[in-house]
Amino acid sequence: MTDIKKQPVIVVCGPTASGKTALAIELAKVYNGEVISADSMQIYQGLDISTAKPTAEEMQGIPHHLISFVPMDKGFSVADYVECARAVIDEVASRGKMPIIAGGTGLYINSLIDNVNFDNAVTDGAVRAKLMAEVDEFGCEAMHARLMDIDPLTAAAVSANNVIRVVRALEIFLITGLKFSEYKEQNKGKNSPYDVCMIGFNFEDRQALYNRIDQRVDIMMENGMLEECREVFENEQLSTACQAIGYKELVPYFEGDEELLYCISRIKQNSRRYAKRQLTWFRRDERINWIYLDNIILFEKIIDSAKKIVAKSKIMCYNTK
RNA sequence: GCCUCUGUAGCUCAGUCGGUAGAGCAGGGGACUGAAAAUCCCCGUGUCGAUGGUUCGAUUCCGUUCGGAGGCA
Repeated sequence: MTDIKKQPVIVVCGPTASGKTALAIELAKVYNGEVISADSMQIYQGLDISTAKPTAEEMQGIPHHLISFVPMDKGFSVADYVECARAVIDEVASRGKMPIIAGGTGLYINSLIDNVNFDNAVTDGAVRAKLMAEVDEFGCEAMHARLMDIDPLTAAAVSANNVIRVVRALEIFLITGLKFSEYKEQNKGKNSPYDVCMIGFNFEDRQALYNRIDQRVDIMMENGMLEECREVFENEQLSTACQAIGYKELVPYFEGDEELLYCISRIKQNSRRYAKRQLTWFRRDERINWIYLDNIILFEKIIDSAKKIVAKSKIMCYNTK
């Protein structure tokens, strides 16, 4: 290998409501950076409160990228994200700024920094729709059995109940003739162009995180989440965006099927479960330098910890001016 | 004061015709390569309210007692 300089990148990750946004903005001030969101819902235009987008005031003049740039009726995928994010990182770096990736969508972050290759574009709405129709007709187990015939390795790793995975594996096979396991191997990221310094938030006491999540949902309600979602419910055609926590739990209320208080409790619960899944995803990444927030009261201390982590990481040798 | 019902996992409850118990929810762990705030997998020992009695053996039957709910006064 040549020793071509890799692009240094700071990553701030962690569960929802842990304070990623605020830290990213502070780090951008310290390291002359710009923030690039890695959030599968903040990409959409609308649902600003529910998806906890930073306000202009919170941004404090720091440029933010990949927020509110996709219409809500459009689908968006990891592949799209990686393509956009690479371009943005290049652009930010070309202006001599430090790219700071901040977000809670683990798949997006990893696909980006590990350089997963999505270039051999394989997805086909028609094929997928046909497969979904077959799921409805024959049941997912039958589809799983079909997968077992063509790709036992993948079939063994995917539950017969997991419609999405079973369909995707079959879709890949129908389009490319490749087993999903082979396809995955082909796309495996190598030679990442980035040198990453990863900072992650966590709590020793899970309940402390959950309390924060519950509180934030209450704050979102005070800030107008209900009105925001009702507006979207009445006027918008949603694609992937309809999965946003906050929005989807309020739909039964708008339709008159559920009490508002119950829906709010569902928002809190689904946010907690989501946070748990995020932690499951991030915890396996040994590159992450964790900051435990349990006993940190002052924001300055969090910034200090983060600065120490960055200082110790190798990305700083590129940045010694 | 009397009568009836009730007290079992964090919560709601089931159950054992007497052989120390099990569901849902909550919670925990995990997977994850073009839907990822999505999708899916795994995990249930708890003085069966307390205390006496009957019994080889009681959470289960009987007595007493302490909580809760309702009814009659």
